Amino acid sequence: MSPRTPAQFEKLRTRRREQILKVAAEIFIQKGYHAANVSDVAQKAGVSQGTIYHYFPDKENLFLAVYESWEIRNLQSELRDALENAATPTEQLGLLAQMVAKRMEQAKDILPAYTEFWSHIHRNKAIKIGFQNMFKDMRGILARIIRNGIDKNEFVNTEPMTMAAILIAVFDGLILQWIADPKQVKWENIADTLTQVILTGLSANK
Amino acid sequence: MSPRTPAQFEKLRTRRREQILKVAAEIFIQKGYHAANVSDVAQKAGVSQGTIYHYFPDKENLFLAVYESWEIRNLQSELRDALENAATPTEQLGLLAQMVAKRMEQAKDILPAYTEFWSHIHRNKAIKIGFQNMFKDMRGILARIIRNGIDKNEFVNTEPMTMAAILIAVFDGLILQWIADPKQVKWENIADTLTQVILTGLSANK
Amino acid sequence: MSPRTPAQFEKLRTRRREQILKVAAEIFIQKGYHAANVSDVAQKAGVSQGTIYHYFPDKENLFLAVYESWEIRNLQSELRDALENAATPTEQLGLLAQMVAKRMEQAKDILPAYTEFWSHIHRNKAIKIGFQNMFKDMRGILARIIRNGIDKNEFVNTEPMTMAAILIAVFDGLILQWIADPKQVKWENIADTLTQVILTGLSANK
Amino acid sequence: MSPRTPAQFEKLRTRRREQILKVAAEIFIQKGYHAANVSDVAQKAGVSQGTIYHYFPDKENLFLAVYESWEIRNLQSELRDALENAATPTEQLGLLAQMVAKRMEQAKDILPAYTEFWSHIHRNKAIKIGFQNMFKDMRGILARIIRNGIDKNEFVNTEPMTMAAILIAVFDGLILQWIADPKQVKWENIADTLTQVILTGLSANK
DNA sequence: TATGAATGAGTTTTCATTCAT
DNA sequence: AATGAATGAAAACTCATTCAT
Repeated sequence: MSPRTPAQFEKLRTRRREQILKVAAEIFIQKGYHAANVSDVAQKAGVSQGTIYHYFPDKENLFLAVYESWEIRNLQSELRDALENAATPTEQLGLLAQMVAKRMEQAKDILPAYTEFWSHIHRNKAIKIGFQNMFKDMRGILARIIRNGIDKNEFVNTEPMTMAAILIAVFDGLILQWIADPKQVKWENIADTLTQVILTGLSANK
Repeated sequence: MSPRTPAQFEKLRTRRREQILKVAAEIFIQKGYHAANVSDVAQKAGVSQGTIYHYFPDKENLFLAVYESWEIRNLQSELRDALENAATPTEQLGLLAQMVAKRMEQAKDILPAYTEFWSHIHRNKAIKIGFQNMFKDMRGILARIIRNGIDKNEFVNTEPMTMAAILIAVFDGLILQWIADPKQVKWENIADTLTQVILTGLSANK
Repeated sequence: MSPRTPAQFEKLRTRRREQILKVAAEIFIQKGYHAANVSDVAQKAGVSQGTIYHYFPDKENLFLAVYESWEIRNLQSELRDALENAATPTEQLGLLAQMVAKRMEQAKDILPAYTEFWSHIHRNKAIKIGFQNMFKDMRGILARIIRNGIDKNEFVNTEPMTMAAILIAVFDGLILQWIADPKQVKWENIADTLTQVILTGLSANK
Repeated sequence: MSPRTPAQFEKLRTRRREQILKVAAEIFIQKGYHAANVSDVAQKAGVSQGTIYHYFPDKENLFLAVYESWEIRNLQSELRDALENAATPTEQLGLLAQMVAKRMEQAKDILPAYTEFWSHIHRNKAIKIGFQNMFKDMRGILARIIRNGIDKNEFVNTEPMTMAAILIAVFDGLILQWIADPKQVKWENIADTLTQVILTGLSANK
């Protein structure tokens, strides 16, 4: 009865939504939530402002959608892979450090988004929960490796959760230093140094 | 008409300025730069909006002044103290970890400010430079300890700067996790675990 | 391709039109002209927005069509009936009061529409004329009864038109009080009191 | 300390507020709530839009303020006066009819406001309550006169509240007819006819 | 110097209407 | 005829900043 089938409409909607979302991500990350205008997004996406509101109820939800699409691209899947592609906990941690560092090197364009989203932790419940879950998941994954290593006598006896938190912190903290001054953070050195120190310690007297 | 001496005036101005700054800090950190209104600050500081503009040229400079006053309270001085109050590089690092962790415990009220300032790194040159210098200073201080430790054969041979960056990163990253979910970060465990691992390594086979 | 005859098409159109009109009436009365959205009407009527515009040139004409369908259901026909079903002017007025009061009791769901349409008297010519004609007709009908009563010496000599206007006013005014506070207007008492007072007067000294 | 004293500011505020309110009343009544724009009000009042929002939190509250200032000018005080300036209930009612009719004649410019405010009864709680209270008060005042008349044997025994409601309704209903077609309502005839009929009844057979 | 009224540019949001399919 | 995506003009509201007093 309709000349465009519902499926056609659906496809149209999906395409447009993604088009808007992509542009919105760029602008939000470049300018920050408040300085970014819906009209900027509309213009750069080549649609009218009304169209934006056809796809997203308001600016905040557009931002949230950007956050969600960004969140998906995060590291958890990679962490899980590392678990499976290495035999011993020691190797697992080493591989992990390498992977994450390499990932950072590649993903330079999305790193600036971190500070933007971080700054919404206080103000946006969904984002807060997103970060809480992400951290929780990642700590869980790492803590399991560490506990496993302790059980197998590969690692000394530390609090696995605290240790996991520290490992995650290293990368987030480095992202911050990289954002402040990209030249000063050499991801290619990080993995090695980190592996060396974490696994064998700084101490030379063994 | 007024019996006030110029010096008294000056003192009055200073006091008022600090009064405004204190309130501005609270509001900026609580609401974020954009959501914070000059009128809010004025009201909470008990002055008129116009008065704010007698003390600060505009909102951005008010924010910058808040940033600067916040920056001062940061860790560098403490780091320097640690250098002097410990004999060996090993002890220095251990003391450092303890001090910083204890400091975090106390400074819970200013931690939320981190994300706000971080998010301005991209957008504000002064803040970017502030962070760059702070990171540079801290890396320098830590790198010197590490290099010293290597020279004294207390530490294995690592890239001091990279190692320094990692150490700093740990704390910034933990601040982030703490902000996302304070209950999940136990500062009191951090120092021990960190000292243990950094100094002796995770590896049990020594 | 379609086996539908023109007549069937016509019936379909009529049905759809009425369907839209019914829903539009509900929404316009519930929300008022401006707060009611064409998209609301479309959604609730189960058609697309575009379809509304196949049946009505624009929102104003849709509203007008609602007004017209509402106007038709009004009292004039009943008034005419009352004229025929009572013998004397006195009885006619009495019957009238009873009928109208009973009608109000039943028509509670359309009473809220009154204020909405009233408020368009200033702004919409068609509605203004509609009300003018309705009032004129009703005053005419009542004035004829009254004049008849005066001629037959059943009534004292009053200005029939003014008296007619007053009688009509009573009901409109009561509708308003009912809308403001339904519990405070007891339609079942109205007819009696009205008949008693209008016909015999409040004065006890006769 | 301030060159303008608080009292001066207060006077300024009051004056401006009234200036805005007056213009807003005109525009709201002329165009209706929705069709009236805040920018129209600002322009006609010779201030900026921002100034409007300096004095009223939003459009709705501006409208409400208009309603309240309009409500004050209503009839209750006059009704009370009538109570005191007439000796017997019969005279009281007669005087009342005269006063109200005369008032209508004078207040032609505010009558169009009625339909606008009426139409907000459903949508605005404050206005609903305003009307409820106004009707309640007026019914109370009239019912007391009527009850008094019954007690003194001046009036026949009717339900005072119902009778009061009817009397009030007459005027509201006539306002409506007047709004629809001013030429058709002759306020100068109303009082006489009303007094005659209400007090002595239409019936000629006494 | 302090005040707070006033500004007006800038932003988000809404929605009747159009139109390609 | 029917669909619903797209439009864009219009509207409410905000707020940093100015300035007369």
